[in-house]
Amino acid sequence: MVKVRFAPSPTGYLHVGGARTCLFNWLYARNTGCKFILRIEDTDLERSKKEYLDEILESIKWLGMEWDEIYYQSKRFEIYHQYAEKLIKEGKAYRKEGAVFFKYNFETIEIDDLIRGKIVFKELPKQEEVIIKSNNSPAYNFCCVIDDALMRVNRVIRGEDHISNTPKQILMYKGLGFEVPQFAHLPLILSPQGGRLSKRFGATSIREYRQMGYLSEAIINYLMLLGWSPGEDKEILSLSEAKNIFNIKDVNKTGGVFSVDKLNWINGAYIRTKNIQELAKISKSYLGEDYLPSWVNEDYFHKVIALFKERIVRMTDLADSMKFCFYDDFEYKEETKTILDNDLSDKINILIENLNNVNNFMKVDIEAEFRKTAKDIDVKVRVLVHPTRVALTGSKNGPGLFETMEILGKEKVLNRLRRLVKYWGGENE
RNA sequence: GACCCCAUCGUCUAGCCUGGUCUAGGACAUCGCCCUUUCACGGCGACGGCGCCGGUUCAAAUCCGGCUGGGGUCGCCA
Repeated sequence: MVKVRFAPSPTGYLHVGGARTCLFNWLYARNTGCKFILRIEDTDLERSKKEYLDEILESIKWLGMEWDEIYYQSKRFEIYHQYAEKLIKEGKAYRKEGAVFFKYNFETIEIDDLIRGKIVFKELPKQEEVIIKSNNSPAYNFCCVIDDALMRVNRVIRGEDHISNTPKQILMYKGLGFEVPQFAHLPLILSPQGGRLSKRFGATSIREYRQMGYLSEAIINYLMLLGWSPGEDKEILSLSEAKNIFNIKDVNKTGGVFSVDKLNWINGAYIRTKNIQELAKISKSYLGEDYLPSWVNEDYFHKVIALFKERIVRMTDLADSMKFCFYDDFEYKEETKTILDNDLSDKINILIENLNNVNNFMKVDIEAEFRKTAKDIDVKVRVLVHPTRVALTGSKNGPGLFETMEILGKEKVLNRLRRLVKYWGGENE
């Protein structure tokens, strides 16, 4: 039985690096049919916080991954102490300065990494390693080895930053009489400046990405493309598609720079493939309780979402851009100044009159009347289009004008056009 | 500094293992053009890369060595 694990420490939130390590473990497990366990490395009682733990578990689930077993190291201190005693009795460890040290002899260590092939350490900087700290809590490398052995984790898939821990751990496996697992060290995710992700760039928690309007499918899709490629020039693929073709041997050795641009593109792509019901549902969680006026019904809301589906990158873009669909009191944006400077009251008044005569206020009829009006007063359609859009939306750009008009309805359209005429008349603002 | 990892367009990558089919393919970004009432979507196109030196070979992005460059680790943190 093969087992893999993801072992986060609840001393911080789950960020993209951790999420990617979790993802590759999950993909490996679901591809090979082995067990995927979650082990919470909370031996640092001081720094471990429930708040972080909650976020980690919530984010993993939100991203669409599920685990088969979960363990907490803080509940296993007794086990680690027993093994420390055993090593002391065998003369492989000793007490010093209130702590317990594991000692080892110089030895060339060879790792046969699933991703990198052979890694050879000819020497190690130290000849001993703390396994029980003087405050009596067990140390990382020790717990890690004991747990992986006891939990029968025989494929250790983790970040490249752990390569230098590996020889020490191998020595411990041997000292403890355990079988050494196979290792796979994943490349790191780098910031655009090179080097690690920082608080300033990218070391953002998954929860924050969610709050920024990213869809879980998009984050997962982006992360799997960082260091792995499904081949056949495929870019957009789901977790379940990926799990069918994932192979740890295809993972790259090179660190990858995290690109917000590409994440944005993928996010937009997923938004475009969502159906309206789904999108409407998701969007509500970004809007806040009091965003929608009470008169808005499902049908209207869905129509509005459909209007913006093609043009948003993140879910958070929605609130601002669709505001004019729910409220009348918007202001004309600064960007519309050049359009507003051109007083077309006479022409717009004719348009108002003509539109008022449209009985069936549907896109096709509106457009026909609109074009006819332009022709009658001998102007290009765009001459009327731009100010009309400003009148209806307050912006220079937005969704198709005629569908927007249909959705807003005759009354709102006419009122807003009249408001613009008043503005030109100097009665407003 | 010591130990270790890595090296294809600005970025993510395909190709490398099993040298020739690679005048190196795709995607993001950028820039054009088209579609069009604007924006977006979509379509088309452009720009742009095998870090360097040497070796092996009839032939090297692909194999070997060195150099350079980038990264990681060196906590009684995990």
